[in-house]
Formats: sequence, structure tokens, C-alpha cells
Amino acid sequence: MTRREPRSACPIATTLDMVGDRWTMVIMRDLICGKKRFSQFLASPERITTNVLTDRLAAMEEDGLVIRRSYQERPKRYEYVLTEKGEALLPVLQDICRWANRYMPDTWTPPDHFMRKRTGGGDASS
Amino acid sequence: MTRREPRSACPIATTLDMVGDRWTMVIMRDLICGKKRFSQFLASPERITTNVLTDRLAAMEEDGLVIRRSYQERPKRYEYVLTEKGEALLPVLQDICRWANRYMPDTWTPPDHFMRKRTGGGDASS
DNA sequence: CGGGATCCTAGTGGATACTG
DNA sequence: CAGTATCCACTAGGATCCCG
Repeated sequence: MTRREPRSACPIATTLDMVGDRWTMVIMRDLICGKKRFSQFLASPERITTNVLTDRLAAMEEDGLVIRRSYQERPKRYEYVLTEKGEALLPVLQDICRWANRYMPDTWTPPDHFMRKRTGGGDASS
Repeated sequence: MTRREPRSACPIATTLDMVGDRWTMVIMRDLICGKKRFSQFLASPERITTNVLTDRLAAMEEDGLVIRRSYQERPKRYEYVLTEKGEALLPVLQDICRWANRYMPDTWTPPDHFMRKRTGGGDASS
């Protein structure tokens, strides 16, 4: 498993040191619509390999972004779900989509229910 | 100079293929408050090296995220500024800051004028 | 099905010295 | 000042095969 140490106390640099690698945010995208299994990630169009997927999921679990549930079945089954901390990154993903749809015309427009979705703890200030 | 080809037509994956490396968003952070010179980036706490900085700035210029202005002086002087396309990523940086300040307590709180700043073309729909 | 074990590449980053 | 030019190290990421 591979994680990065924060380079500074800057919120942007620190966040990027956690989720700013080549795959973490793509995995989170797959998890927005709910739980997913190992083989379902592999089916995404970006074609992540088993090796990297294992590595990223383990790091994300340790960082508290996802939870891995195991079921006692035959053959064994696992499911990955976003934690609240992970879900709270949804606005970032939505902003990225808006930006891409404006400046990179060859990208899909995400489904409406994704762009309208709201995460639980908006801003608890005051 | 190093750029990545998009892995898919997904807006998230495509955007990450452009700005999702270890340095691009950190450089953009430095540019939010206005123009910067080469040596000013080097002074940031994350300690980027000249080699990597040159590489990233060139890629960002080719991607239309920054403009490099040169002045005919002695010694020669250059300035880097965000384009409108680059500035439009500001909401992403702000969301990242909000997220970090909530879930990664050891990070700074950015100055208020940064979090309140708005980019020109909000959403021109309807 | 959900990985682990291996081995390998190439992208990323770093140190140092030099130049227009 | 603002880079180039080398050379080098590390590791994220990939290919392939194997296993409980």
C-alpha cells in the first residue's frame, strides 16, 4: 500500500497528497452511486489493474475514505463504500465536472442526479 | 515537458489527467492571488525544484491554464498569470480547502478573501 | 471472486553545474 | 534571473501468473 506524507500544512497540498494520485478520485467517482465490488471497479473504462486497485483501496481505507465490508459467503464477497469523510469530497468532484464540461468539450455530461446530489454536512458554521 | 493523454471521456478522469499530478494545483494556488515569477514559486513551502517547475509551467501553458509574459529588461524577467480557464478551477481549490479544514485539522485556514473570491463565468445557463 | 506475488517500466522528482 | 543540461533515485503504476 502506498501513501504520501504531507509536504506542508497547506490544505490544498495536504489534500492532494492524500487523494491527488492518478486513481483515487476515479475510484471515488465509481463509489458515488453506492457500494461497489472489486470486479466492478475493474470494469470501468479507465481499466485500472488489480494491482493498483488493491493498493489504492487499502490506502483509502487507512485514510478513512472508504470502508471495506466482508460477507461470509462462498465464494467470499466484499463491498466498498464511501465513508462520510469520503462522501464529503463530492463537491470537489462536481466542480471538476462543471469545469470539464465547459473547457473540455469531449467529456460526458454527468447525470443530473449526480450533479444535484448533496452531502450530509454542508457547512455547520455558526 | 510532460503531459498525459486522457484515459477516457469521463470529465473527472480527463481533468485529473491534466491537473491531477503532484504539482499543478499547488502552482495554481500560488497564482490565485495574482501573477508570480519563477523564483517566487521556488520560495513556496513545498519546495519544488527548478526542473519540475519548468516542466509543469510549460505543460500548464500548453494546456491553456497559464500565460507566460516576458518583459524586455536586463536581466530578463518573466511573469506567470492564470488564464480564465485556469481561474475557473478556483471553486475546486476552495472546496478542497473546506474539506481539508474539516477533516485534516493540521492544515491552515486560508484567508477569507480567498474563500470568498468568485470566478468570472459562474454558470451562464438559461 | 478477490486478490497476492513478481517482475518490470516509466514517470516523477532531485542534485548539481552551467548558460543567455 | 530564469532557466538548461545531465545524471540519478525512487516509486507509482502496469503485465502476468498464481492462489485460497
